[in-house]
Amino acid sequence: MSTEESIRDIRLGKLARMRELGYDPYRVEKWKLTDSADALLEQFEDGREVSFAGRIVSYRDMGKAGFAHMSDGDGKIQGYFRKDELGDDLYEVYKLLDLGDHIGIEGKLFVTKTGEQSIHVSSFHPLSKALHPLPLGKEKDGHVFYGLQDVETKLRHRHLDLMSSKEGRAKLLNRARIVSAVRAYFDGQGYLEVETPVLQMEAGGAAARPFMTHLNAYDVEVKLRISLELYLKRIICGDVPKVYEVGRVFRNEGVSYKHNPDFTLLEFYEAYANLEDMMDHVENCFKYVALAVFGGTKVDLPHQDGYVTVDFAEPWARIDMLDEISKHTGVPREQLLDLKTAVEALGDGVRVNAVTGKKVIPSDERNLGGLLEKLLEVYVEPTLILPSFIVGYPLETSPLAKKDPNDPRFTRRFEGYVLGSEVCNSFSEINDPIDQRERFEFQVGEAEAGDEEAHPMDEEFLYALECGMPPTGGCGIGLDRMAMLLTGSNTIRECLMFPFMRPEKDQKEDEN
RNA sequence: GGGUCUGUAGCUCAGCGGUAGAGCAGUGGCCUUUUAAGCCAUUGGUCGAGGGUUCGAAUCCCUCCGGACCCA
Repeated sequence: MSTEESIRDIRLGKLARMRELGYDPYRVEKWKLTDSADALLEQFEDGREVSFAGRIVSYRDMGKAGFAHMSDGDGKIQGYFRKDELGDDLYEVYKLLDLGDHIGIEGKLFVTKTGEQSIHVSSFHPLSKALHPLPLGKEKDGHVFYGLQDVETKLRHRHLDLMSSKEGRAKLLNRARIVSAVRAYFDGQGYLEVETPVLQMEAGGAAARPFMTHLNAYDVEVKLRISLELYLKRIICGDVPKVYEVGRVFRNEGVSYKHNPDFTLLEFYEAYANLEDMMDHVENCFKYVALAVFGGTKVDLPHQDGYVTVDFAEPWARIDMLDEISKHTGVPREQLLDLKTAVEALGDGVRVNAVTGKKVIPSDERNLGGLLEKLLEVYVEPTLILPSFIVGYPLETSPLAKKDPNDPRFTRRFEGYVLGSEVCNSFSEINDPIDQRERFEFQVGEAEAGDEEAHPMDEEFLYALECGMPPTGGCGIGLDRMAMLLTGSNTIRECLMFPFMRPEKDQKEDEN
């Protein structure tokens, strides 16, 4: 028998004894909470009668008296238990408590001899029994000893991380608050939150490989959505002028420090608005979220070995894509306007960004758009530390964006960057159904040429456009990325309660 | 896919060729204002898996299986 199993047996024995004494933890449904632990300490009033409940995170037994700290998750408060006041039975129950149990207590606020504001417990009841030892570290002056270190354990058993790590907990809760603040921003702007299908016959709106599944009722193959875009624009076509959706999307691609197979996307669309209006929304939304979640527009973000202070009250830089590529590669703007001249100017073989080590092989690219996006990634993105909009994406890689009337090889599209990472993608939406059909046809050609991420044809969407869509601005923000950025996280996993994990070995064997 | 680490008790880690260790947690005892409580005693391990080298392997070598970080 393993140690943990024997501990479980011992604790089951303690549970049985609690029941014999008339204190079954699981029989209680409710406990009055006068206030949170932090609030009780902040508004401390000696002698005040209070009721509180929480998980035992420290426990000291001294024979006929004892101290224990109860945590409500965010804060903790100490209780003082005396045998002569609780009586023999209830004090025996106190002796049967373990670190990790939940209890509810009643008593009076008081200050101990050593000056800690505590609760002098007059009565208590166990509310749950922890049958497993929990990784509750000891703590002294804010320094935690013996916490949970193993990253895999934190991810696979997130409840242990949430209860034991202040930092991990703060990131995950702030992520939830960020999403909530995003909704509040758009609600406040008169947008309507809508929901669109996750199961789709064609997964469009982005360049990605979808997950496939099967719908039994109609015996058809269906796909999980990779974006929210096309359905939201069909709602715009129905004359609902401001809509947004916060939705889970699924991309069957690599898993990395910034990619999870399913993630949370915000998309918002506004009729009679263009991409400059979308820029305003992005700036205002980040500012609103920073204020709501962090209490100020200035946020310190970890960058390289130090921190960069970003003030989201400041407007974002607006930078022309082609100019910026020209600046960082030394290739004149005119030569970047054509695939042939661009490849000639860049030369044969591999081009390496000396600063970052990132590489591009210009002659591998099939079209100008692909080359320009690659050059952007290798040479420009790492330099976009302060919030910036890159404007003017090439036609081939932007199948849903309006052509730039001044140069139809480019589109009215921008992406936003902070700390070198993309945070949003936006454009003035195509509302010309003929143009849109041509773009889809080009994409179908790309798919036939072997591009697995090319956009599929979508007749129902085209029908909606043919019925008339007003000029519309649209934008997507990856909320996991946004949360990573604002919480200073190095990996997307820190911002997801339950990131996708490789199945554990015995789990795989069970399935076979 | 490439590189650098890494897997030892429930947790945090040490041991790096010679009888498997510590602290915490657990268990038993003492203690009615402790707080990383203290004191005494004590339980607990296929050292990730398999193979090899060796008189002898947690330790060295190989192959797997996990994990972390950096790079594509």
